[in-house]
Amino acid sequence: MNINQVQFAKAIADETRQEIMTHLCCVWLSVNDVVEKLDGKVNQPTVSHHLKKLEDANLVLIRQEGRQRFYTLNQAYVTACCGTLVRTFAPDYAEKVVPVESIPIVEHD
Amino acid sequence: MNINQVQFAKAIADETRQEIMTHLCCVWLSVNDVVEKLDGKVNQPTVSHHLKKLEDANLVLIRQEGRQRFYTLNQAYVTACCGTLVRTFAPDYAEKVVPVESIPIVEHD
DNA sequence: TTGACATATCGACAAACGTCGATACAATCA
DNA sequence: TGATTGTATCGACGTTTGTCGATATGTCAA
Repeated sequence: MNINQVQFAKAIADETRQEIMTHLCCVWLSVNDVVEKLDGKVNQPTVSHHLKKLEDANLVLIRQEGRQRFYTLNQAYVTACCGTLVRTFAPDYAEKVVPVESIPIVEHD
Repeated sequence: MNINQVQFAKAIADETRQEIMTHLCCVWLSVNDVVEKLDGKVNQPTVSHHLKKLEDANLVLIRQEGRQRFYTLNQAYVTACCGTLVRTFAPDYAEKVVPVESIPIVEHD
């Protein structure tokens, strides 16, 4: 999966969209579920619009079920983008923030 | 330093601004230095405008010297923001990406 | 003090964006 | 088939944003 840092930034550069992302974190919700969670802040076409933007940016996973579409946050991609951002714009810190898997297991005798 | 995820995202959600950030990474540049680096893409008032946005978002460090202002990227803040993003939108991965300092040193006998 | 230089600010403009109501489309059910 | 439900799309609108040229502000040198 190719990472586009500008597209990622634009996708999360909106308060409503970040609110939607929060609700989609770790759970699968239908479009109407999201609309309800936002509790009247915006209405359904706007939510669909935002979900499309998140989809275009690869920030959500989608599961169609009957006439409903379920969305959830693509946490792996969020992590990858943030990693790229740190490596690009904070190289002095990139080495100090490492994935756990890369920590070598020291063998003793 | 308080982190505003939406402001951070908006600040980096522009191609020209990311280009400026790349040039300001690890070095101090004056405004005109940045203008030259961008090689005619935009001109000085636009660069000043972008630098102000980056300043408002706490993304640059500034040093005044005579009639020149020198800017450099605030790498620590970039790192902090990306960390917050991962913890907020990728909690399943947050535990797998840790600062090196927090890795316990195992003592052997 | 005058002139040259570095940067910020202002006003204008076009393009991009968020939001809405209305409506189209697709899947289910009676 | 026709009605209902869930979601996407369309067209319009106001707001925000990126860009520019012109100009103001501030600093240094002669």
